[in-house]
Amino acid sequence: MATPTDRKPLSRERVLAAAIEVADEGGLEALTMRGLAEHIGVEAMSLYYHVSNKEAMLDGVVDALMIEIGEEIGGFDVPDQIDDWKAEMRRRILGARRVMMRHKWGPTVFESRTTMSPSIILYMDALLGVMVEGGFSYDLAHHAMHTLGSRALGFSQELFEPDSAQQEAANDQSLSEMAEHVPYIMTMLSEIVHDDPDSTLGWCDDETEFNFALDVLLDGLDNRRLAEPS
Amino acid sequence: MATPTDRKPLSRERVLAAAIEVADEGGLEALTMRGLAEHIGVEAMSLYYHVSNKEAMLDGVVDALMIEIGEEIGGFDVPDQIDDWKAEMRRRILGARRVMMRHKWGPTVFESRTTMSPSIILYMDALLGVMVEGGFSYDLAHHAMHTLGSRALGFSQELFEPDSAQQEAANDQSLSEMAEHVPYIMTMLSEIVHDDPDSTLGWCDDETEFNFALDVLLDGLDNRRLAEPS
DNA sequence: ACCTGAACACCGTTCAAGT
DNA sequence: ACCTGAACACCGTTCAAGT
Repeated sequence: MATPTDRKPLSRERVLAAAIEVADEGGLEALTMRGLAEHIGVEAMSLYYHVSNKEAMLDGVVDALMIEIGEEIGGFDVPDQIDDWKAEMRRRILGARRVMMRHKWGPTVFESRTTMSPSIILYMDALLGVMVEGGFSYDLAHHAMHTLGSRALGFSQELFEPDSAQQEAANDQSLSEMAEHVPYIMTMLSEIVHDDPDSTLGWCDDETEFNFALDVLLDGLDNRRLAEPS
Repeated sequence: MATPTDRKPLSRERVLAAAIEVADEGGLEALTMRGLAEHIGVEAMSLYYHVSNKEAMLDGVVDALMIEIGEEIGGFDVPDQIDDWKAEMRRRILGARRVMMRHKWGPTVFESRTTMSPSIILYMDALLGVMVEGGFSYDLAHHAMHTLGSRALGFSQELFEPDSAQQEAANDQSLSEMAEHVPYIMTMLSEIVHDDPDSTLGWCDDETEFNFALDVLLDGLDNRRLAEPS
């Protein structure tokens, strides 16, 4: 039903932008080649002219997100001299995190890539630079990158949604029988309810936890830096 | 071709054990309902009698791995009093890690679960217990669990295989043009090659990096504990 | 109670063909 | 150069049917 006019030619960029739209609207499982084509208003096989296969498409999506991160933090360039490396690091990581929050499916896509994307390498190189210019040896900065892991890109991939944990704990009458098996969790929950009766829902605040963990990491790495023989 | 004798009846346990075998041998993408059935020597639809669907099957696999972790570390029970919580924590986490190393696909399965498995809750409760008996407040121990994240289960989910990074760096003649764009990585690599010319392959030792990161985390958390008002 | 066969609704992808 | 239609080899799953 597309009139000739709204039928601007497809392009790799248009395909990738549409892919992000589809994932934003319907989650990652909605992002199929067929569904993506339908969203654009084109036949599924047309996509293969602009993108060699689904894996390549996802690689392109990762690149697009990295560009968005670049815009968010005003470029990756590393200043010549850095006196507060932790602040600079935090600024970049929290910027990346805001992009991930806009695209909740982002972390899963990032973790699904097996080949290392050039755009991620650029980002990582800059983080490495921040540490080196901030007083790290290359060796320690290297360890630090591994320590940060995916948190360098602003996400932590929780092992389970706190929400479903909520439900589990809330709905069951098995709550009492659960107490026998997980006494520490039960005590923890009751303490939290006691301290703040309102926050039964979302008592694990993602933002708080991410920041806490990030600070533990950055402080820990700074201690290692200070202990280095220079 | 199965004779009546080797046709012991299927059971949930047999299905899950076979699933682990299939994944061990062929990776996670080999673990399809149809492939699993074939491995057992049964029709695909027979599986649905013992397991309600693929998701439930994967949940069962997670439970099986958690049991294996329990055996590896001699049970989850928390001793009454703990004077070195870091050592106890490290012991459990490195035990979990050994299981993950035996089943390389394990981390991916764990991260794919959205509903929280009871067997994981038991494990987490015990880790929480180690910290509480080791001198943490419940509040801080809670933050600590989030900080550890998936590392509590012995894996860190690297953003890319160092191996493929190797290849990338090694094969290309673009190595020189790469130097312009990722100067810090290039310098880092050259330093490492200079210090230890042998270790071009596998210069990121997973074991070393995991231990380094774990110690940064445990030390950082211990500092928070010592700073707590008791 | 336990297993099967045929069928359905989905995938990603190839390949020859259209304009 | 760009897009399409039909077809293939896979998925997970339902449902009625066999023993």
